[in-house]
Amino acid sequence: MHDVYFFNTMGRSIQRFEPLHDHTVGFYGCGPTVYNFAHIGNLRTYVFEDILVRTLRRFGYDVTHVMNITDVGHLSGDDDTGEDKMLKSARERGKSVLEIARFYTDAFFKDTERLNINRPTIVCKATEHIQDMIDLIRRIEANGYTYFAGGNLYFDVSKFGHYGELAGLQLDQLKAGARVEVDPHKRNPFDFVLWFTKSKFENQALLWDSPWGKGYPGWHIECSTMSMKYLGEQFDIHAGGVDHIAVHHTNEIAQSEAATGHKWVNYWMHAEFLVLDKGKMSKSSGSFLTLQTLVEEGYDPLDYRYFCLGGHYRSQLSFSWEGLDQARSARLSLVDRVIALKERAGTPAPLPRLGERPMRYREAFDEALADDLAMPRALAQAWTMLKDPEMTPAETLALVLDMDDVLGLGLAGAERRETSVDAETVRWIEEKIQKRADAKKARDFATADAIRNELKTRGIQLEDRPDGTVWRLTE
RNA sequence: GGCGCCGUACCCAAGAGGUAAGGGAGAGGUCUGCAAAACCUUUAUACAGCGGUUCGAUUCCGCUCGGCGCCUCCA
Repeated sequence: MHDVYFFNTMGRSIQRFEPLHDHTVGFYGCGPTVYNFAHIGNLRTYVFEDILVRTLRRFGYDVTHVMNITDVGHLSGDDDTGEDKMLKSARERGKSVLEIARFYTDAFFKDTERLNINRPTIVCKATEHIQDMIDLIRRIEANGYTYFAGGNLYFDVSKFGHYGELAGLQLDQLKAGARVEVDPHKRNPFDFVLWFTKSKFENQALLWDSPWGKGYPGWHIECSTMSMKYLGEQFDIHAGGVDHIAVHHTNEIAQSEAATGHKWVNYWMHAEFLVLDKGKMSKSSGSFLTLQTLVEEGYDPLDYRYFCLGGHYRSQLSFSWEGLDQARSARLSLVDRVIALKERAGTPAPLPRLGERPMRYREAFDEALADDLAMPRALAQAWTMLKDPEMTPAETLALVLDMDDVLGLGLAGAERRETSVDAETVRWIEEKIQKRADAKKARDFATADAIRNELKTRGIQLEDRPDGTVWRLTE
């Protein structure tokens, strides 16, 4: 078991991680609202959470990772009066809410899979936990934190002593309503809805009976409900994007602790945004890139994963195609090295038998991870290790594969892409190589170079090595 | 109006009160008929600007300029 330090948003400081129970970790990561594709900014956060889980597991913790799928309750508007995002998307696309949810949930996991993001231990849908939410709301209500107004059940933030602690909010200094019209039914602008009853959605799906009338849950309650259901009323880590600090997570804390009467989450971790030149990536500004777009532009999804690894999760990372190109070059070079190591070393050296020098690299790599997931430093360690001439190929291979347990770049499965070329093409290429060899032997370099160029235009690069000519795909 | 972050070489990006990781790109070299690949070497007297604290700051403090995020659905 390795000591780990994380930056806890609660308290805004690096803190030593101490799990509630020994070797187990309960981790809840806010999942997607499945009304549209995830964009690469969203995906950055999931890469971060994946690194977090992989790191904890590497250090010996048994992690239960829970992720929600928001398929109801998340409103599209700037205030609590907007339409549910799922309903809106379904209406606009002429599909049922169920179809929309299934489609985008599948798309989401297809993306995360392509990024080598491990599946959470438990994936739970909001719509399958409505009764649990109602039960939790009733506890909050029984404890006196709610009021009913205008058809909605509200959480009364003034009853919750340290509301806004996570975000450092001071209620009296916030200019609530400066940019958004405040719901007139609210006693306090920061009150939020636990349960909606909206007659205008009477004939639509996503309505459930409740003690407060037919309606649907507020967005925040699902995370409180499902996290506690699967991880217990107090658990270790809750993560998400920085945008969730001030509202979503702040409200989650208020309602959760109002229900149970005790502390809910010990460590809060938030991933910074992926930003473009003009600011953050968002669906409304039109600068909305999906992983699929990157693939269509010729990138491997793992190029994007590598790109994410290049920046610390608590710093904004600026996306650019040039940056992605650089990530691709670096990743391909890494893969080439691993392939070469496999060819030279055969099987990796057994980890326990590695000597002092390799183990120092491993320790440095782990130190970086343990220091609030310093991936750029961990990556730098990996590169330095890869270039160390004092190490044997078997040692280097063993270590790089070991590190890849966290990096998640699929290095164990790395192999020459040439193996995917069909036999007929291989035969054709080999004939060309033979003809070129003959030309070279006759010192007819013009012909030799012509053949090499012909192959090059077809994406096949020839390399003359001491023991003969080999070919490889360039794209 | 409030809260917070950032500004490091051509690009991305770490970092530490004592003299700047790593990657990409570039340059030179070895090898080669020439290439490619690989390997070797190389690329910030200095970390936006100006002050202050200090024996010493790029790293701490203040101000200025510039960029960004949150306070409103949002990873």
